[in-house]
Amino acid sequence: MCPRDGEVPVRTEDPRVSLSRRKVRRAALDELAAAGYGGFTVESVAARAGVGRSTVYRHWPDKLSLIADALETLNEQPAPGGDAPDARARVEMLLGHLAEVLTASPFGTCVPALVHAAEQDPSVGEFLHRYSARRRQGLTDVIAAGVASGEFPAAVDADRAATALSGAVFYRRLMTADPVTPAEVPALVDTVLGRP
Amino acid sequence: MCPRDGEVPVRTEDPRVSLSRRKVRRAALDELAAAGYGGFTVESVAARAGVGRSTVYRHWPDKLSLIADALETLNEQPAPGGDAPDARARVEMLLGHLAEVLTASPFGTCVPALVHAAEQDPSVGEFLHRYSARRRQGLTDVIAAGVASGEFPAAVDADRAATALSGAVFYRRLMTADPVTPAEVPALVDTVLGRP
Amino acid sequence: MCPRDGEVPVRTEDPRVSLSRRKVRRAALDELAAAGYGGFTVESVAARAGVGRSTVYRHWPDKLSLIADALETLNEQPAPGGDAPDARARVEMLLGHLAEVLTASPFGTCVPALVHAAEQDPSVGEFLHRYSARRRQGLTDVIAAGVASGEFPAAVDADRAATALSGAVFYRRLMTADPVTPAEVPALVDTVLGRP
Amino acid sequence: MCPRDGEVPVRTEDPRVSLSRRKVRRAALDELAAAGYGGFTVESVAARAGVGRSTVYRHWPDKLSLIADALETLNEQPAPGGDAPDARARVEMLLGHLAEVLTASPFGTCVPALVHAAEQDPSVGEFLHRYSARRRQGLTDVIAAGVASGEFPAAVDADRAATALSGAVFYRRLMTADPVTPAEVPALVDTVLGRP
DNA sequence: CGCTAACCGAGACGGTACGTCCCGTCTTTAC
DNA sequence: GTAAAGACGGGACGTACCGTCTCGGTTAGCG
Repeated sequence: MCPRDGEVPVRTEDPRVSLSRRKVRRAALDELAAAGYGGFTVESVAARAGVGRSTVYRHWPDKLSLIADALETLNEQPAPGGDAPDARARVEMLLGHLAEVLTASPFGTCVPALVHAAEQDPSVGEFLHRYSARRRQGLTDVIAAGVASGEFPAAVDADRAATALSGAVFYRRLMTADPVTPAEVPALVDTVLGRP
Repeated sequence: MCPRDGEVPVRTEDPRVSLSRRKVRRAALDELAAAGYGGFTVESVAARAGVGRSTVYRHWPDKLSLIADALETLNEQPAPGGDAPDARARVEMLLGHLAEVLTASPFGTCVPALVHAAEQDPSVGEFLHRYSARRRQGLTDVIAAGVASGEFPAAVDADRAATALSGAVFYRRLMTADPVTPAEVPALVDTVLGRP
Repeated sequence: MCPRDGEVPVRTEDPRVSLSRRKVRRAALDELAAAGYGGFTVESVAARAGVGRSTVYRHWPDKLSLIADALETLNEQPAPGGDAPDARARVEMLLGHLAEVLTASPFGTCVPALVHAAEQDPSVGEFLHRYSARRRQGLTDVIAAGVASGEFPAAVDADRAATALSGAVFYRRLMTADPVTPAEVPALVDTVLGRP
Repeated sequence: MCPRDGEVPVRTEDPRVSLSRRKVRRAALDELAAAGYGGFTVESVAARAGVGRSTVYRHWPDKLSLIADALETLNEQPAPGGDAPDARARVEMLLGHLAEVLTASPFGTCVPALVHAAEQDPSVGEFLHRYSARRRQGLTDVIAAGVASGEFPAAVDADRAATALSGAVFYRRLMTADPVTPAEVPALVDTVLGRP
């Protein structure tokens, strides 16, 4: 009765559902980091989340969807390091943060798995690309600002420079045995953006 | 048993064995490229090779070893582009080749799988790192030569520059939807090594 | 709402409740006949009844209870064939009716399921036994009357004869591919009660 | 060597296979008797047989096929009681044996499950019908012999009498709470075949 | 040239994870 | 305040591969 008032017939989500979803998403990330993509088991995730296996399948059609969705959670970007005095310092901050994330955070642990999963599942790919694009954009902006302010050579192409810098960090993480450490960041920046 | 036989204790390999090995290795690469790491099945490889499943297990202890071993096959390095007139051209050749390999060759198709597998299996990791190290070394050498000859700025750190350049190409392949094309290589080189 | 109504402390059942019960019972029988015991699903019953699944569980503790209860509905006994002129004719009527029920009615379709369920669930067993006892009793009475009136041989044990006759009909339904047809009933009666 | 002689190239079955099959079939019967049709689980059967679950599915496509097949094993018929002096004694032996089988043997425990399963699965039905037909045939033959020898009334229809007798035993087992005991058999025979 | 040892295919085996289905319980929401 | 809707933990289903293991049959290469 008295159905007219309306305007927000939006189905408010069952709290049990959102709780389960949260718990499972969290557990999925932990599991992915801990066991890798190959060892990732729906059963383990459910156990880790303290949830029935069927609850997982109730909310995600399959393993990959769960992974892809769980990762969306990680989409919080780093502080753009806005408070640093000059462009070079801000670039170094962003790169240092990236280097740290790639080696120490759960996300970094997942990256190899994601790179692989992206090849199989378009939605994972889309996520990964969006994620890295956003990150790179932040870097590009700071570099562009530095170019504009004369801090970096006018010849620098901000986007390509950002790609080279990010690329170096990823490359060292994925293709070599020793990832970039924060201490190396300044030298790396020198290489691409010139010595100050 | 076979006491004095002298001087060639080296068991010459049964031709059936080497034939099987070759066929399986070949099939493994094709399968990896075609089905991806996730869809890679020993059964499919054996079928593709026209070989019994047990023959595969007779020669490799497990799936990963097979993959790792098959990839060693691909270890032929590109011509170091030695015939090019100047360092910049040689750098561009090497990078162009890398870009091409990463997008068009079977090896390129496998890289995401390898990156992931490397995290789980040290031997795959070792292979991958060795592979990329060898490649990068070629690039580093050419850059160093260019610095020595005055073609590149003296300030350039050859190894870091090589990492930035290779990294950019890998990054575009693994973390974005559009990999580097050969046409973009010169601009990329400009970014890291300065405009000529 | 409408709090003052008073005067009927006898909790008359909510009409919605009895409606639901009826609909579900009916649907349960249909479903049992249609899908068999194996395919019998609470979900299907609820759907068929146009009712929520939880409503079913509100009124019956579980699947078996629902089945057992629904079957009680079928407990209307056949007309005892009282208007027939002689005992033999009445016996033939009762057996003919049994043969028909076992092959054509929903109840007959359920009997195999019930026989099995009875083994697992005592309440189903009790129902089934009560049901067949009642039916057999009718037959026994008629036979006893026939014996008393001299229509059947004095040596006939009414109860055992009723068991043999009913048994034959059930046996043909459950253990062979061709159930008893009404046309065969007279010959069957001859076999057990003697030719007239 | 000397492969030409041939004429029986019949593939002799792998001993592992026949062993597994035997073990599983046996376990399936035990399980069916113990847990009933509803509680019958492939996992339990496999465990009981000391075999992997996948081994069961390797040899039978599904649960029902396994049950149906396992039952074929039981096809050994009872001794036809040929050594008894007269027809009546032989009839009583056969019926007594049936009563015993239905209450005490694993097969008897399975009958309710089978009756139900037969409704769903034609192959189970076929088995059940064949089984009971064979048994009934033995009884029919003995009765016919008794009629021929004048031991039973000439009016007796052997087949119908066998059906009534078997039916009574089954009926008491399936539709009442007290199955026929051996002690009751003579009276039952009297009822259908006349007092001696 | 024939024997013997190795290699081969075929495929059974015990496992483990998948994704589906349904059970019976419980909670949330709407009428 | 009852009913619907449906989430939940549990557990069996049948499928797909895994890596291990026996089988006979074939083939290479030594004697």
